Amino acid sequence: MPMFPSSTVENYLKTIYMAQSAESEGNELVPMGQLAHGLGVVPGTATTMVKALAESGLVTYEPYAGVRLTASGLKLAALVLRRHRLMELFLVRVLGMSWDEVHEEAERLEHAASDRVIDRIDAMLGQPSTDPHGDPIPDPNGAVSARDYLTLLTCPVAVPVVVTRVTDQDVEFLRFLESSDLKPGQTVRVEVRNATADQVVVRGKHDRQIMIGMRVAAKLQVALSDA
Amino acid sequence: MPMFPSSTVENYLKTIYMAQSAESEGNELVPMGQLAHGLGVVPGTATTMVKALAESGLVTYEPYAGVRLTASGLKLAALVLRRHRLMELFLVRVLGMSWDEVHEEAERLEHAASDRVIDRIDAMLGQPSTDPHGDPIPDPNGAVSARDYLTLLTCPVAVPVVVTRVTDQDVEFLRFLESSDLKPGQTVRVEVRNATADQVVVRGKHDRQIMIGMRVAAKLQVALSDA
DNA sequence: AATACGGTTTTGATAAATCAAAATAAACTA
DNA sequence: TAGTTTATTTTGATTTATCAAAACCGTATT
Repeated sequence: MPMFPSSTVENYLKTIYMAQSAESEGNELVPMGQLAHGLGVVPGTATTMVKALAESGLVTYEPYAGVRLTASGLKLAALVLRRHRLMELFLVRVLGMSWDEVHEEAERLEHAASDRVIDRIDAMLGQPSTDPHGDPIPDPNGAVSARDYLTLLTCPVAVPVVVTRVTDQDVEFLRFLESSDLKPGQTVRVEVRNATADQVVVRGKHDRQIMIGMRVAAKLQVALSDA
Repeated sequence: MPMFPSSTVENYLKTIYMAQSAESEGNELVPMGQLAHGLGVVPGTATTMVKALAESGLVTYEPYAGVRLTASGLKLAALVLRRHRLMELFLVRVLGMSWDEVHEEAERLEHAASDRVIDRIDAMLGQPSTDPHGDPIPDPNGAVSARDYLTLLTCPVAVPVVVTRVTDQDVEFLRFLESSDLKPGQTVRVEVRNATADQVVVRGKHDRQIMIGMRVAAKLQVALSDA
């Protein structure tokens, strides 16, 4: 309905987008419960809102099954993410903020910054392709370049890999990564992976040994090191 | 009532603040009509909102007379203005935007930027005392240094003065000033001031002669040139 | 003083976004 | 298959911010 999407609408689209692209295929239906949880609202609220979004052609809604973005919803969501991620990188690079605090900050600024501002930030940063967490930054048309898909859980063992992306924005978690030298850009090797014990042992900077659970290992995307 | 003031509340406080400080004394009551007009709402809306603000102790409200900020309302308003003006200066200095477009931009960003972000911007700009329009920037406690009070309408004739402040944010108006070389920082002299003809003749950069009406002359604050 | 007028306040409605809790559908289990 | 559990949808209220239009107050005018 509304010609200029409210920040609420932008947040719904963004959350659906991320839930969708967390799936392997990406064209899965996102269940209402998950959406509601991601937004911090009760399920009934999500149902009501999603029906309105379906009215405006931003999503397709299948009762009792879930919701999926349409082409126009997808584009809008990608542009919100573009604003969010450019803003995060800007806060880190230009204002010198720490990578664990910029997510919440960008969460509000993404709705207030116009395209004019965003484009200048984009230019100032040299059209970057990823934000401080390694998340890809969509281009001005909403297109995202396809990404790699190895994690500390799936990559080969004993081979050097570079952390490229962190798929969890929780402040505590990010601080833990920082203190464990597991930020994007860091080179590490998986030494042991033991499903039974739910543990992944990683050899990191200064030959430091870090042990993490498999749930966490899956949140750290990596690429084979060129070196 | 709400512990974290909504952007609506912030805008009411800001508008009352500016109307108040536009008065000579500054402790005048602001009439509802003026407030409503400044916010672009109907008078009834302003009345309702102001009664709520009075409930929360941010303003004192006298029915049929008007509204005035309390000490806490004053401080809050000043901090909103601080965010607004620092943001404007930042957009001009760091992102290289033009001075006529940053007002509307800051109008939205002022509600989304946290103190953390604002403080970094403040530091990066070297704790500036005025924004691109010459408006004073309140300090982190909401205190504003008292300002001069000469305008092109009241300053001595034939004496060089420096434009220090522009008290109108209208985009068209700002563009006009830009094209007439009357931006803050510019040195000019008033050559003729003729109340009957409603004209003020100014000699500006490159000996250029500019003629403006008295209404406009009053919007340009100046200081005697040190040179 | 009676009247008229401009500004202000009330009243009743509306839109957006939400919650709590009851009702319902789907999926699972025994 | 019948019953139970879980997820989803409905229903009815609530909050915030707004408008339109009727009612009202106070001051200025004759």
